[in-house]
Amino acid sequence: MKPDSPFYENTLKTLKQSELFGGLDEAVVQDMLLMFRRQTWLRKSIVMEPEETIREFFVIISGRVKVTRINPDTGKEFILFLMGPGDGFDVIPLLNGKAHNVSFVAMDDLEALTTPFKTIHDWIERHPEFNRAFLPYLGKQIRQISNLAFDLALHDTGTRLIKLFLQHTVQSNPRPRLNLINDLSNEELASMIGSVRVVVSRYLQKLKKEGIIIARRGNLEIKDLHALVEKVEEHLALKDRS
Amino acid sequence: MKPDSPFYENTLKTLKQSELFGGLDEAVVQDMLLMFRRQTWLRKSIVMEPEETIREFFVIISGRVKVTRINPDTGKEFILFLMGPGDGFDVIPLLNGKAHNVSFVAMDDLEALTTPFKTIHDWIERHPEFNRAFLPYLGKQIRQISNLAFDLALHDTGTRLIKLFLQHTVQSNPRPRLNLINDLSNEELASMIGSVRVVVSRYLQKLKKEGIIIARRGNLEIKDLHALVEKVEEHLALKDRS
DNA sequence: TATTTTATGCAACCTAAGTAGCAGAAGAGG
DNA sequence: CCTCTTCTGCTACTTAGGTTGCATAAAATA
Repeated sequence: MKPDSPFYENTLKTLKQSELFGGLDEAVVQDMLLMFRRQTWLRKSIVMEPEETIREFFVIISGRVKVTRINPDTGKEFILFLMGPGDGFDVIPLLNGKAHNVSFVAMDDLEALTTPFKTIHDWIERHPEFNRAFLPYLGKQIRQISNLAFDLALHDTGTRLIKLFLQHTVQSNPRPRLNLINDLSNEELASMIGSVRVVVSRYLQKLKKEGIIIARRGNLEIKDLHALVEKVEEHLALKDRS
Repeated sequence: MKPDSPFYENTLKTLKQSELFGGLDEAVVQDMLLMFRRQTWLRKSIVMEPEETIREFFVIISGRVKVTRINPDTGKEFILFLMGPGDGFDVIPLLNGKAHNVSFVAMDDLEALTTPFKTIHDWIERHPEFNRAFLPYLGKQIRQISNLAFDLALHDTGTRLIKLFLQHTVQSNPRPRLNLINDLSNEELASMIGSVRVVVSRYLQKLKKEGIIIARRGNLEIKDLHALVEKVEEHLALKDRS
């Protein structure tokens, strides 16, 4: 992407705010930007299939992407995680060159930068300051995925749902905001916690009746954050039959 | 560890066969070895608690280590993965400096090398050839953990048990060998797949009756690998009631 | 505005997987 | 050798979570 592109300013701004590039000198980011190509996708379109994961690296500028795998028998989908502006993917094939059995799907109209793996590899080798941002970013991802595995193995569905909310909660006024997941359908929430629509719906009803959340079609809000936290901490976790 | 140590030869040999150090020049490995200290633990003892994960890096020379987290309410344990000779830990705090909420427990009498994080960080910065082994090693771990999460979310317990066997199967004569997990108790197998003893026991009985495995106390063998693979692939996965 | 598509709420039902409890077998340790 | 501890097998029972199906509500599209 060249500096005379109409998207240049906005793209640069996003990169400077990102975890992966935010710590670098602006000149360095500008250098990198020259190597990237801007591309767009429509909402719900597939950005990348498993076989393609070893070719190019993507950095999201606007929109969200879900990383999913589907059980071919049951058709059940599981979302490994959601990514937003500033996130880069797919990091796993970048590390060891083998394809990753996941699909990347745009959840909104999407704008991203792409570049061949080789570019990133060169950067990792030649720019230790990039490595200093890249490794912690990796660490965050592994941590997130392993927490997901633990949750699936150790907690019931109700608890996992609440934890999902808490993970995406950011402080704001007058009430906390649900980052990235505030407009998801019950179906999609379910596939983020390894469950199904009906069950998520049941738990949401309960939380609504208790006045802890507000949920309308495509809009989820947390009304009583404190109560949510308590539910997880005391591990009553919707088990109370009061 | 100095070259005159009685353990030097054996340690060096293990490192040279490991994924993390195997690709390096012997001289480089010898350099690294100087920075490490040998330490031993008894079977079942705790190698590291969460708070300690940010201090030192470990490399296993002999014995196995399990990486676990326990649900404090139910007491249920989940084993994220098992590590053997040549494996290094904990890689996550190494990447972003924050403690990792897992415990490391020796499953056999254990022999390992330890060194402060700083040593490894220096190596990553100064020796690109080490990075070239380290990044793929990381990739393998993320991949493994994310597969674990997918399995938990998308497959039933029977399928997960079979997949666990298949993952640890190595070809050998006269029959395949179960690497790392051949002597685990039902209880431990259960905590590797996010289930409980009784359920694992049920499935094992079934597999035994079908003549697919041989299981005695503390000894698990695969008799009919082909049948196992079929069970997963056809997704009958113990669902057949024949 | 009318029509179609998609999301939600709810009820009735089913079942895999978990709890609890106990007896016997297999090892470990004295 | 005997004793104690740890595993395994099995039974009876409970339940969280899943399936199916349908009516209604809310958006999207024409």
